[in-house]
Amino acid sequence: MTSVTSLTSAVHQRLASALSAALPENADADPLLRRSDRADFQANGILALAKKAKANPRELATQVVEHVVTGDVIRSVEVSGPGFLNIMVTDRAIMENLAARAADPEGRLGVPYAERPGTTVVDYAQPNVAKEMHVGHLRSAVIGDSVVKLLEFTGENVIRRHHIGDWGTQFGMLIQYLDEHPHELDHQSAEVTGEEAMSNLGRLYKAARKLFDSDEEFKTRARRRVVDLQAGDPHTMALWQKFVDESKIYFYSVFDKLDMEIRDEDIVGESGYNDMLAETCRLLEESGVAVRSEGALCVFFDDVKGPDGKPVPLIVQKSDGGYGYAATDLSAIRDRVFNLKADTLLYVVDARQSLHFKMVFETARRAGWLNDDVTAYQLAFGTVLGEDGKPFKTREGETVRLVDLLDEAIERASAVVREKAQDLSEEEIAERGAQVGIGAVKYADLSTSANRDYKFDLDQMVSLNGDTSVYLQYAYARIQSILRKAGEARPAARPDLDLTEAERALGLHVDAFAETVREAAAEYAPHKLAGYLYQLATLYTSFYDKCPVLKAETPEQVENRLFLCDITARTLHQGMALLGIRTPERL
RNA sequence: GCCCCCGUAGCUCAGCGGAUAGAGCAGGCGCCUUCUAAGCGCUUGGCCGUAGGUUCGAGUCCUACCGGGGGCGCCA
Repeated sequence: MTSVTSLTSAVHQRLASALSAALPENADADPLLRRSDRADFQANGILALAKKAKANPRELATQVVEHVVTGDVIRSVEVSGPGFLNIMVTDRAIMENLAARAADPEGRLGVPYAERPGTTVVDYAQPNVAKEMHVGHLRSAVIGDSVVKLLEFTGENVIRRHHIGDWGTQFGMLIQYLDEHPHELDHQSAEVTGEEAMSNLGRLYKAARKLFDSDEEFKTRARRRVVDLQAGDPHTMALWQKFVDESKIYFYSVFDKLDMEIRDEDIVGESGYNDMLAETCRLLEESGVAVRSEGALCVFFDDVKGPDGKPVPLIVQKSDGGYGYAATDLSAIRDRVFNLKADTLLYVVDARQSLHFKMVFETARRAGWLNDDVTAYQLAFGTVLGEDGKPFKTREGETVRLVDLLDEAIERASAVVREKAQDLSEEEIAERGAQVGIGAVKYADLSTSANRDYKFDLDQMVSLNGDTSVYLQYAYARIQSILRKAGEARPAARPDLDLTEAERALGLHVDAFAETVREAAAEYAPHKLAGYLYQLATLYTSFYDKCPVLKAETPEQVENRLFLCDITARTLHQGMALLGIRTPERL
């Protein structure tokens, strides 16, 4: 364990001791320590405590102040207002803390691992086979990727699952069509781009759909195919596999554009649970969790009713004997709990599926697959809206292709990079343009809370000023520029120096990185990290403006400020990495 | 009808029961012989949807209502 005790913890500890010394009967009281704009920290806990102990808050606060150990960490503590404590820490404590973070041999800035890490399965980035990816897929992918990284960084054992839509009745239609037109997915050359793969699939899908809707005999043959597929008929499976493989070429190209790692072994689609469906239904029916109703196998809930007031069930098995997606999701839970030994199941899924997951989770609880120790949670995200506040569509009313959106963002960012860059090659412009453009798209998504609807405004996110990813990338690039120009001078913490206001504010904020990461991971809330990083960049930019680094007054101050630059850069880099966003060395 | 989410500056959004509610964009005024102006400083702009309640203290918790979005038997 190489974690560094944060300044907050150090101050908290000293205040808690003082509190218990002043009020022994409330020894475990929380001082409620917060950052403050009136001091480095403020403690709010005394007010509630005074009420409880029937004491005068200000008098109690004064007593607590007398017991606070000052000097090493706390520089001063004073009573303020009705009974708050305002606390200032020493410049030395700030710099020593940062020095310890910089010296972390694991390079993780002294961020502690979770005390009791568990195993979390994160279900995210779930595209559908033979279908184009659109903006809805973007949110699940971007949010899920960041949550995975956050959890892994805290030491959680994370198992990624991409629950792709690779099963269901529409495959009967596709497979039958391919069987009758066997060369539709043939490749012109060995190397096929994702774009070509999707184009092939799209063309085939449309043709198959047209035939399905117009030709009754084809429709019948297609339905028979579904039966063959579920029965595992080898020829049918081989054709099905062609669709999956072709789609994967496309998926990988999109995720590559998103600068996101997707591993083959993490792709376990709906088909992966096919063998478990019958067993899942049997277990539910035998335990009485599910009952037959109108021919279907159903689970009922007291608080789920339809418009007519009648209870609406979760249908596990349809009246025709087929399995719906509830059966698949319930089987996936069994797999993740009993085979993967997960204790937390996280679903990064559209909020519109909340009722479905609520019912699925409740069913799993009744079946005993989930309980107080093994829990499931839907990280629900809102709908992507256009500038008009309606679901994001093109002017013609069609859903927007994800790749088009990403290309547009990259193109606009590249234009700015080219305009600003003095001596970059075309290759470098393309690379930076992608890093800036994709970063902008991701940051826009990750900087607001996931659960609300999300207004997609490319102009705003690629405007490249204000609260966007570029602001953070720019701050990072400026730091790197200084470090490159430092020459002989090396970054070195100088705890004996007095700090300016800008230096103190920056230092205190860098210290808060660990706590922010813990919170963002625990709450599956990347936007808290994004907010922290924006603030960090703001504080750095302010420092940059007020404090000359290379032209500081003394060599010691140059070293100290270089050190502040360096630790800020490392924090920015690490934080951005947890959001899945690159930090170019130059911009 | 029932359930879920949202309602904070003109717009897009933060805001863990704590002091004077914050950012960005947009608007106004300034700042590049000095480490990257994709930047910085100052400034205009708020009955935190409404009404009650809990609390020493409510944008935050509870209840009701209003407005917007979503969901609600065999699609996923």
